[in-house]
Amino acid sequence: MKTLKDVAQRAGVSTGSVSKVLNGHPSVSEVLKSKVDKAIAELNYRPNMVARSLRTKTTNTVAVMVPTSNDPYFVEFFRGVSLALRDIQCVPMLYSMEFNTDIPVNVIHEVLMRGVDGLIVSTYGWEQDIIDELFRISERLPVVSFKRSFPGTSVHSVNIDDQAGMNKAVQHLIKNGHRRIGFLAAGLDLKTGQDRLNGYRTALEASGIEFDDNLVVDCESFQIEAGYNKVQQLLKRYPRPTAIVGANDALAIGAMKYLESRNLRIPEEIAVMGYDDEPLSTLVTPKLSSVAVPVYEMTRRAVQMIDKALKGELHQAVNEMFPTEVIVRDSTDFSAHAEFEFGRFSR
Amino acid sequence: MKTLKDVAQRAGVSTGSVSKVLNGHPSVSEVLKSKVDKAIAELNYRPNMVARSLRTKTTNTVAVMVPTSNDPYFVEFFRGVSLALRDIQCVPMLYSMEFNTDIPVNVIHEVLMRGVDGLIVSTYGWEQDIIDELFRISERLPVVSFKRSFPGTSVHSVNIDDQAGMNKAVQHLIKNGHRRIGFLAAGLDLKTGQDRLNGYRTALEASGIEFDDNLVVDCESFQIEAGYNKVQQLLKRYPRPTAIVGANDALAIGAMKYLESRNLRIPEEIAVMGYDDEPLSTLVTPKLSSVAVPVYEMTRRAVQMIDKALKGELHQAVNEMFPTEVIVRDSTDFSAHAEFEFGRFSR
DNA sequence: ATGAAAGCGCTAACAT
DNA sequence: ATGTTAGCGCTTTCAT
Repeated sequence: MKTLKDVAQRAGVSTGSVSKVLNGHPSVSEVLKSKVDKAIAELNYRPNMVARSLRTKTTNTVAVMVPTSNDPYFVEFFRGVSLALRDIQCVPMLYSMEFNTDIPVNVIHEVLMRGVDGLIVSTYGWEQDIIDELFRISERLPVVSFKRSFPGTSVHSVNIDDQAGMNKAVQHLIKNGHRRIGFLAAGLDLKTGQDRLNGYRTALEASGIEFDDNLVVDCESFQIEAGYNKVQQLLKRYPRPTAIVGANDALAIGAMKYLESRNLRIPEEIAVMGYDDEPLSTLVTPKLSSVAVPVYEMTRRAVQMIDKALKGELHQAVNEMFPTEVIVRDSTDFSAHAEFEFGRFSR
Repeated sequence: MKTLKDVAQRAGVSTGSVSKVLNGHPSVSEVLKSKVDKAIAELNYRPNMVARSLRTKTTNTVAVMVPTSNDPYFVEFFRGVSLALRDIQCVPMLYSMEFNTDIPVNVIHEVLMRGVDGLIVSTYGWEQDIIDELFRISERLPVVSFKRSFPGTSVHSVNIDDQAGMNKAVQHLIKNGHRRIGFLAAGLDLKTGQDRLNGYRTALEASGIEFDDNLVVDCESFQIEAGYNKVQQLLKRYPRPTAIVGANDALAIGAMKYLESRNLRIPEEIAVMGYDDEPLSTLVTPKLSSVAVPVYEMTRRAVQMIDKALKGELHQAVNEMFPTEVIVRDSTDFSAHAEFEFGRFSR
């Protein structure tokens, strides 16, 4: 591999000059630049980023930590992050925890050792001690938290208003005439889980419908299987609910699959609503109504925050909220779409 | 940030000794080790990987290049790669092309500049000039190609036998009594696309069914929408096919969605079969029969190849084939499953 | 078994 | 405008 020194020799100039040309330093003459460019081309020289990083203490890498990559949700996440990072000449280092609880704290240290410039992280499922570690690290490099904010700390965030989002979802059902609405809750130990439940509750109360404990069941997980199992409790209530809302799409889909197995028609006998609008919501039958979260835009903004922080343009933690949108499909409104809607899968 | 020099000073030893302790060098006395360990703990020292990389010329990073991350297929891919790389103390640098054709060649150079130790790549959709670049780079570091092999080059590969896989899929349909079987082809400019078509053809011929050009339509893309549109041509054939096979799941699902819109019952009036067994195949109604590809195992093997190559244990390119498995579900066999099958989504 | 010292490839003062 | 030089933090001969 050719080095900068080789280039300098071939061009008959000093290494410092080559470096200046490489970095577009203002005071380089045209003639010097052309000599160096020529030598670079002839030698097919490429700078060694590791050596540069050692000097400049910046690596042009950003660590991206997710609890798992086995979630369709992160498909969009990776796409946005990859693209946005490329625009600022950075590359993502992927740290996928796969719910392996001993990993995060090691990773946090590794991130420091590797000298990444920033960190974008989804702390879903993290324990407090790891969060504390995150606060510590955020003093040393920009950290953006995804879908969870830590007010009063130096951790930035891109977030959505889950309570408002779920409120809108339930409003939609109420507008369609439902008054007995079951709720498949999850993540109640988390703000996001609580917010969704609160959104459900406030929507009911705003319409003068009394909140009924019996219509809420804690699924304890966000997985399809939990929705499938727990919806069975809701069906035993009397009068039976005419609509079911899931704290996320997977729970709603699990519920749908159970209703289907019982030959209950959706939405005629019972309507189902999801939350998050994952791509697969258009692929189940009937297509699932849901609440869309602008994941792609959020990732781009997260990268932008890192970039600004690195440029010293951020003097305090910023927490940005993104809007949600209710997407009405067949599972709550039989006449919603006559035509097949192509999902957001690329293939 | 503390450095190795700080540790040496505090422990009252030389930097070389600290380095030896850090790297588990054989000739270190117990007393030296304990002195150094103590200093490390007291200073909360962490080695600087960048500096180490500059010296050792190894970065403990592996570049992972995919054509797009917006594909449910890569969910499993990332999971396997992440986990396996972690086992060998490496971290993936994610290069997601997002079908941006000018990116790959730049990325190939960047990979070199960043000094990554290896490269795992899905060359789906790549032009020959970029492939050539890949061959060149494979002389300098281990490269493993995913689902595409390059015999006679130094590029390793993990691959599946698409022809055999598709052959088995069509055999399954024939065994169920089908003789007029439509094929939604795609990627015919690629070996993988050709192989799948050939598998279809050879299965027919082995059962004495004449291959009929009219029952094959080139979808020109692997996307749901193409399946939805192109299946319409197959339905116009006379006699109408009693089964449809997609070159991948998305095409099959697109076809299903069209059949559904025409109120054709699956599988009674027409059976549908996919290929790749993506997670969503269990979530559509009816559940889609498909051919499973061991993506997870393949990624782990890919990482293992990188590891072995790095250790100098691979003296020539290895190309490993993985087996496929026909997964029978409702879309080809009404009695396949009574119970709901939980998919492979984590939530 | 431990230490001294060179150097990986680059950048950034500082000097000219 | 260009060259000289020190040094980023670490590993690795080579001495001792």
